[in-house]
Amino acid sequence: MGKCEQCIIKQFNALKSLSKEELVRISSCKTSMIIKKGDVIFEEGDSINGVYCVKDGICKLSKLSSNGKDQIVKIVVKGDLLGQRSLITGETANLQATALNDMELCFIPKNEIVNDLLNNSKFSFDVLKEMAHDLKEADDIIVNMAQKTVRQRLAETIIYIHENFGTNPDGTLSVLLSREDFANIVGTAVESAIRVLSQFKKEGLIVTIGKRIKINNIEGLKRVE
Amino acid sequence: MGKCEQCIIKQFNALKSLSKEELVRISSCKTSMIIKKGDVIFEEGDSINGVYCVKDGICKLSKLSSNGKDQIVKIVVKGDLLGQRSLITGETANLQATALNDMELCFIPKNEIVNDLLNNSKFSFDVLKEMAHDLKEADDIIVNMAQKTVRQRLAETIIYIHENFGTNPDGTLSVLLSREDFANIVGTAVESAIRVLSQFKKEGLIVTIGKRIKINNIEGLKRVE
DNA sequence: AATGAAATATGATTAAAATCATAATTCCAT
DNA sequence: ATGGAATTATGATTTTAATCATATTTCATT
Repeated sequence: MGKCEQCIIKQFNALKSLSKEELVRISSCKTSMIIKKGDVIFEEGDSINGVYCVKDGICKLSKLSSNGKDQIVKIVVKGDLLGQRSLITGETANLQATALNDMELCFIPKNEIVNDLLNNSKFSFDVLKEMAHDLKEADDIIVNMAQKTVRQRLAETIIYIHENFGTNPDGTLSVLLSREDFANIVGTAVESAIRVLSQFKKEGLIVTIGKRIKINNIEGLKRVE
Repeated sequence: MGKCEQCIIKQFNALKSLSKEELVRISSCKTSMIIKKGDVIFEEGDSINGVYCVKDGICKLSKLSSNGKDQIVKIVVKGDLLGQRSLITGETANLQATALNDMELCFIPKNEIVNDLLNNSKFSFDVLKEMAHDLKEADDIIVNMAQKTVRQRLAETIIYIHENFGTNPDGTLSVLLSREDFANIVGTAVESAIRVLSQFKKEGLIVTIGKRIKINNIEGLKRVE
């Protein structure tokens, strides 16, 4: 099993602020796990009792609404932490985490990491920063949901994924989402999402290769009204 | 000028976790201010350079969207802190804060409080908890915005204000909002908000006394489809 | 009390998106 | 390779909410 103190993934999240000793201790109690595409890591209401560090793969954080639709709130990628919010409030999970492709995760039990949060202020300040960043993004999503059209939200989602998660060598978005996932990010019906994507294609803003999407005219996408 | 160490307001926020010494130091550098109803405390893009502690009054946190509408993201009341998020990330304000009635605020400069965040882990953990709570609420709002009707969102907003901020002796909501404010919380047009409120009135779910709203049938409101 | 502006209210029409229906395509397991 | 399920796609219709147009009411100011 890999050692936390040598793991390069930690550079991308708050764990980088832990001391060598703290990392060695965490390393000895962490569990590694492989999650298959489509599997649920935790669901709403679960007691998570720790945090996950994403070593590889991508997952979605979503919440089931009363109308039966699953709203995606965030995409979590390699290097991110998962479950910090519940860890801090001590509540059960507010969201469901589902793997979008095969994943490799490390699970750090609550007991181990809570002490570090209380004793290592650099670490807790880093977690605070990440949480503050998430809160800003969530506020911005609220504004977009409330005030923008499906067309605008979908254009922005494609740009967001492009800018934050990058592309494959052929230029397609590296995060592969189904049309249903797009609908569940944007908060619309699957048919509406598909329709708008078709429209974008007709307008030359994007190109599709199977279900993969490639941005063809990013300036045009940004100007979508 | 009042002293922080004797101020009862701090019991309602993370400042309660500061030591007597820390409070005395903060007390000596804080500024008290009176803000009139409708005045802007800070706007998007401002460098806040500190946090505000709300001693009295209520304000809204909102963001101007490209369509010209002002989306309200949060209502901040007596006892809450204001500006923590920007303080932590060191960014300029993401939201605008506008007083909904006359307010009394204490402003604590960044320099003073940042040290406490880095040195007093109980305090920073408290701030972390508040931020985690805000993030959960924001996630829930995203889901509601995306998946519920204006009617449902407005019903939930009335219930939320009732449960979180209470009522006046006559039973009306203690937080007095204009129909436009309701529209900007729900993310709809003013006319639509007014129409739905009229409908609620016809259905006997609420009663209005001028612009004030009183819940008449909370179970019915909760069941709104 | 009179005046006028702002806020609230309601109706008519239009626009956006959901829903329902049905093809066409892709993809996976056998 | 092939059948069948899942996904993607598109059309027709309905629903929801926005917009435009006017009243009506409320409220602060003179």
